[in-house]
Amino acid sequence: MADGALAVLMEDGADRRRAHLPVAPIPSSGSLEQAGDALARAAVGRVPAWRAQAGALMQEGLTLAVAAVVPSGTAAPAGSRWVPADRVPSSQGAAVHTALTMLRDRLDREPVAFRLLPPTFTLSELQQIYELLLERRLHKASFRRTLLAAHLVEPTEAWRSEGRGRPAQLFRYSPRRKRGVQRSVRFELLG
Amino acid sequence: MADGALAVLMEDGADRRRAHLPVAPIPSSGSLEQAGDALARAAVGRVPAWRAQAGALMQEGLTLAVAAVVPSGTAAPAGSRWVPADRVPSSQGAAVHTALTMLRDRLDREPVAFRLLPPTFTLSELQQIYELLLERRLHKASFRRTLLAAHLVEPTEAWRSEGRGRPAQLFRYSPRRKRGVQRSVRFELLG
DNA sequence: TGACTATAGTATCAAAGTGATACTTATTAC
DNA sequence: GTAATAAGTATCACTTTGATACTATAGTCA
Repeated sequence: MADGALAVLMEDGADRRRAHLPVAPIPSSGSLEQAGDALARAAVGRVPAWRAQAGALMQEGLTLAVAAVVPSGTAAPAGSRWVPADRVPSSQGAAVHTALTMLRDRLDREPVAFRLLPPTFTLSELQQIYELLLERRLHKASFRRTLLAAHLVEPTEAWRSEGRGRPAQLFRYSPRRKRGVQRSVRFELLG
Repeated sequence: MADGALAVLMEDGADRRRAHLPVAPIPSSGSLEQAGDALARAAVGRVPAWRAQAGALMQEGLTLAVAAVVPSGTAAPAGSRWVPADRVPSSQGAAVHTALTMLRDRLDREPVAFRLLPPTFTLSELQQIYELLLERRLHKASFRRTLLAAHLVEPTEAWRSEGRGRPAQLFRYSPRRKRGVQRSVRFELLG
């Protein structure tokens, strides 16, 4: 769902306006989580980095909506295309909007962004993921302070030189200790 | 769901340990919102002040969980009882916990608390609702400052004398203007 | 080589937000 | 009257936040 921009996987319909989100029948038994993963695996060939129930609605019978996120570069199988999130047909726009809202609400409590990155990463890479998912720019110094203060990441000894500019230090995800007050991580405004 | 303490409506089962949350069949047509309201009306005799889909799970077939909130004092019909939220049988505890978590997450974005009160109310009453739903004490001066700064409430000319102590000014809900940055309303710690 | 550019990371500061404490005001109970 | 109780306000220290500007280390190109 990321490649410099958010994209949504849609299956081709009769014409371009009738593309639809991937669907699968609701299983008569077994867990819905497994069914959601199975649908995602069929659609993009891998278990999603993050998945959540996004709601239920009556639309051609009872339909459960499941939101799933995979890293950029994941290939779309035949019959499917990645569609920029702002160009999803309006008929499916509400579902996508709901999914994105839910994703953003949980971004500061669940390790969504970290699962879209390799085990070690630079803080600039992490910030780009957050900016992509939240669709707004973040403040560099504030972003770093907040993540370190929350003990969400810890530095490694490694640095990576990525073309021009000063090399960046690599960090790893280090889940927050559960002790103490769980202050929510809130990123404000600007870049 | 409020009377000095949170309570959950449960229908009597074979014995006290088998009490269960109210259920209704999923309608084959029509909207799920209407079905949720119909279930609530059958269970407590009124449209809930707030309602949200809380998820779907496989449990005796496909089950949709719906969370609904009604003011304190709402009578429980025959065959049902209000059970303190911390004494719900563990078999249903997860569902209640999910519903409460969802409620708390949305408390600062949707006018839940205001619908549990009459059109005009004192800030102390409002604070009590918040404290009940969040299950923690809030700081008085901070609570007032935050609500007024967010333009969520506005004072009326009326005051109410409620037994002992200084009369309290009555406020009304005045939805926030959509202009400007939507700072989330966050209440911290202590009373 | 040296100037320029690009990116990572740091330092400093002003402004805003938050919570503790203590105070004032207005009412009922005695 | 005095005490008690609750609403509402004032003040202050501390923390959080975002802007600005700075330093550090690399590549690029003349």
